Amino acid sequence: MPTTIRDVARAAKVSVATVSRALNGGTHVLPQTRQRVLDAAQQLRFTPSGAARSLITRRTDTIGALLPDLHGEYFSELIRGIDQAARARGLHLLVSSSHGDASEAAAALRAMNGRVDGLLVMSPHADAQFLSHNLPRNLPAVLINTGIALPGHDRFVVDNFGGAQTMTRHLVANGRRHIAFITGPAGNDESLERLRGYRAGLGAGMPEIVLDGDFSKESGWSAGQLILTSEPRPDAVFAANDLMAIGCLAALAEAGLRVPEDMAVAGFDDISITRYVTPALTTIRVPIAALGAAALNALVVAVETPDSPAGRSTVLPVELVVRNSCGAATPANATPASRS
Amino acid sequence: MPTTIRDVARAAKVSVATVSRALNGGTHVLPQTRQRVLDAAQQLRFTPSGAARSLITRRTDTIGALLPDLHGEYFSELIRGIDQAARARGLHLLVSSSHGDASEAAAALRAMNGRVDGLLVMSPHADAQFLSHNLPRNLPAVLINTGIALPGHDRFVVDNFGGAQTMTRHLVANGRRHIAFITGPAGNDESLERLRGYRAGLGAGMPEIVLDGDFSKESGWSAGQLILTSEPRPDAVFAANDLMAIGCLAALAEAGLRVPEDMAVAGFDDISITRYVTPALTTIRVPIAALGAAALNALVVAVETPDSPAGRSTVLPVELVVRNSCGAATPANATPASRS
DNA sequence: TAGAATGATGTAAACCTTTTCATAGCGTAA
DNA sequence: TTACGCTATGAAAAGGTTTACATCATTCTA
Repeated sequence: MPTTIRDVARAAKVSVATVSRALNGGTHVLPQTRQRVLDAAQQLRFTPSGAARSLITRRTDTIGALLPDLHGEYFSELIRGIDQAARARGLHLLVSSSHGDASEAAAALRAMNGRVDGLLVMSPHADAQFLSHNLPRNLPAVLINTGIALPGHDRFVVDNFGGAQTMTRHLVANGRRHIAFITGPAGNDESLERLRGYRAGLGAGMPEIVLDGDFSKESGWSAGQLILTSEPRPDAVFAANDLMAIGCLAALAEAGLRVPEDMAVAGFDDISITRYVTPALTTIRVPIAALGAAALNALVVAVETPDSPAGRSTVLPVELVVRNSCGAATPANATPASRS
Repeated sequence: MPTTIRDVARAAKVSVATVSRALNGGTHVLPQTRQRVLDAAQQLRFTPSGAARSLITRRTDTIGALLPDLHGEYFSELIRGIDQAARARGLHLLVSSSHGDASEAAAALRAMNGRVDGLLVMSPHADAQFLSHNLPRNLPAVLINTGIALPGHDRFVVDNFGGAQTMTRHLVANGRRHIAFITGPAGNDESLERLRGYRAGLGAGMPEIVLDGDFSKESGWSAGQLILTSEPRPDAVFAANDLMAIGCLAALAEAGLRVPEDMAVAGFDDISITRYVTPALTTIRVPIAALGAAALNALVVAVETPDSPAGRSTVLPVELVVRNSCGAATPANATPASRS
């Protein structure tokens, strides 16, 4: 039996209304009364029940985040951006990971209803139908990195296409002619966009060499093995994310191949580890934390002004980061010893 | 105005009680009635309010986690362990980061009340008094990596002392005689324990060389600079965590020092990046995810059986991982190319 | 000095769900 | 036929808080 506002009222010999006013900094409370209430509350270690409060207030001061995963540098960075923006506004974070399971994602969405003021949804598998079926009514939501836009919801995406195109062109500009691409998991929106960018960046007459991956280090390693034995051997590998590029790097190193002399390697995302592998990885910098923060801020707007215009898509620009692994390094950021 | 159970009841032409029973798989409801309710609920996209439900149920199916930070490999890994264990039990996660600010931590703890069934608290600054003052009454809590034990609460810690002692002895066994130690932030319990282990591991007559750090890469870099100019120069650096070791590594590399020939470098935690830096970092493997999972499981027990005995401390063992950076590498895991 | 305005406090409704208890219908056993 | 048990359903309470409204005392204005 937790202590309730009633216990405090009894102890301070006032009504519950007065306790509520005193505790919430409300007006119309005599200083001495307030003090008596405060003392009683402290004495009893009273903490108001969030459930009861938000039931009547219709505010939870919490926002929910549905992410594919909570693990790894990418999501860590995303959560950091979200967390920073949230704490700046005094909001709490209810996180949930779907692990690619649609029914789990649906369950998570339903469970969030009434517990959060708004929803941040990053679900690479979530198509428009899934979302419009499972998003609780009247709950503001902002979409992150989904391929499709959903009417009524703002959406933030990274310029996956542009980044991949830029990277591919960079490799071409450095003389690479047989550029292999390692994809993300099948059906993943981001991976598809990056693949599209790769294709658009290839020069005329250059072969498309596409290998399957799933964004894991291991799949990058396997792709690396495949590349080693392919004929003719590519002179560059562009992985759809850094983790796979690093796995690929490991496979090439095991085989004694020199990077970048024998083979250029490039990644995507610019997670912090890329600066510390050998050779340091050329990649596309994605403002991951900024993405999370921007999405949260847009969500807050949607929550506070329910009839504000929503449905806009924002594309965040990316940036080519040249390091050692592609053979075109500038001395400044060429070594893993350089700090950023 | 979100749709409520009342709307569904009206649409299905039954009472709210029947709707509740039908939706929650309750007994005593005619199949055809249930179907009518289900149809109506689907039609109206009804999702019960979590706040209202948990107010009466006294269950939230959510556990709260108060962590110093959400960012970085360490916490990412910890959250992974917690998340895995939580989802296995169908629980949600309300996370909060205190960023070392005690008053913010206190506010977070109060805000959790009524929103969670139990609390996971990792707060290196949280002393017994702070916790006993701010932990909501009647809310089960499990402590992670706190220096002190709190009566009535289980506690999980990592064997920081033993690990640091083992590492120091390992360095000594490899002929190092001037071993510097980089600390974590002042007052941090884990850092203090590791410092204690370092001292205990030093051989007779060996000097204590202690430099201040704060667990950040940057502070490791600064400490590295200091070490470079100190006289006599140490022949080994043991950083209280991997991040600082990596920062130190960078500083040494910039100065042209060879690791491990000129200086051995060792870290603590075994975050995944340690395998990919050059040279690969010798460190102490901490079962971070397992720590989070164990804490969550203990919390679930505390929640489900409120009068179960609590107050036990569990120390999780750690393990020395020898890689290249200390000069005693075994070929198997000597290169960043090795996969784990 | 009467009346109004102000300010402190209390009463009770509302938020939305689950759950206990009551009721009604119906078949079955005596 | 009567009494009983069983099942499906409804009515209403409970959960803890905020807040609109009512009440009462006090002070100010005319």
